[in-house]
Amino acid sequence: MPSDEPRSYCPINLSLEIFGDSWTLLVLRDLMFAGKRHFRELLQSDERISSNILADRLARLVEHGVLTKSDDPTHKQKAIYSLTEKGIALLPIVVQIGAWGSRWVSDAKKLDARSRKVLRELQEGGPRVWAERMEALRAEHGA
Amino acid sequence: MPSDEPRSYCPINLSLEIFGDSWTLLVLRDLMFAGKRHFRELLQSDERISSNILADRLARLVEHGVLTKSDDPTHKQKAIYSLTEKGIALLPIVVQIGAWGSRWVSDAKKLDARSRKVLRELQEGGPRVWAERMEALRAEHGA
DNA sequence: GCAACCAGTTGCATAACGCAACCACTCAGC
DNA sequence: GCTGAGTGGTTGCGTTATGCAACTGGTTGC
Repeated sequence: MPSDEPRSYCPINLSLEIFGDSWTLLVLRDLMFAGKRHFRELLQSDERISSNILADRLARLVEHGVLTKSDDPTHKQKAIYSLTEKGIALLPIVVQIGAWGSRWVSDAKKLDARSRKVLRELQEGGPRVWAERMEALRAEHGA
Repeated sequence: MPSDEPRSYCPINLSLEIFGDSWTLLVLRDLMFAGKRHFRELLQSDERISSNILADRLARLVEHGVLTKSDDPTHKQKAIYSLTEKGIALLPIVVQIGAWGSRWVSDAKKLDARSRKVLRELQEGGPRVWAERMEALRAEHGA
């Protein structure tokens, strides 16, 4: 069942009903740019997401086909979260949100040097570099 | 005072602390693409935002410098909300979110014909058309 | 004067969030 | 085997945000 009725059929609204909250895109950021794949890794973000919220968001993303969940062959207890093509397609949005924040929010000046470097490369490289990152994700996440 | 401490200085997080909820970007969408400028107009969206939430989001956006609020010279009771340059800079994000939704969320097929047309023009036109829309907003909103 | 319109505000029930503790299970080392 | 660290979560509970409806005080057009 495709969950319940959306508030409207505006594609912007439909998108926001999937990732329109303050945590979902941070989880995706970590999957896209921090190489995280496991629950415990995702729990370690700077923003200190709590485990119940993380569990909820991961389940929701799996339900919407943005992620898949599979077993780690090396450890029966481990789960691996992978981006689908639908999830990888969100990368440009995540990048642009980062670009806007770094350009327009003054606190972004306090970002540490290492993250700043990653950011600068993504912005200066433009869409070509995004596409490279997306291609790499397809390989890593077995899309 | 610049409000309280952010969860982190990641620019993505800083952005989401401003518009990372399911209503804010819908309000901006209506300012950008539906020509709405007054409280009552913004209240009329398909998603049926309630007036207390709308008031809260508008105040928050003004506080963050994304919008300005001014008096309508023709009507002492009317307030006009205008996008700042910082707000206009969010247009590419709004457009990309719409593009993702229309491409990846199946319900988006149910969109009405008129909205579909606006969407198609924005997508086929690419960044050049976005820039035109942004330029038009600068004129209309007196940035 | 009066109805319609304006931008919100208020009160209250429900849902979501945030925190901390806890759980069952697995794996590596001894 | 036993133990201790690591795995992906779950549970309880207090606080905050949301959603709904009614309401307010002022303005405008007729």
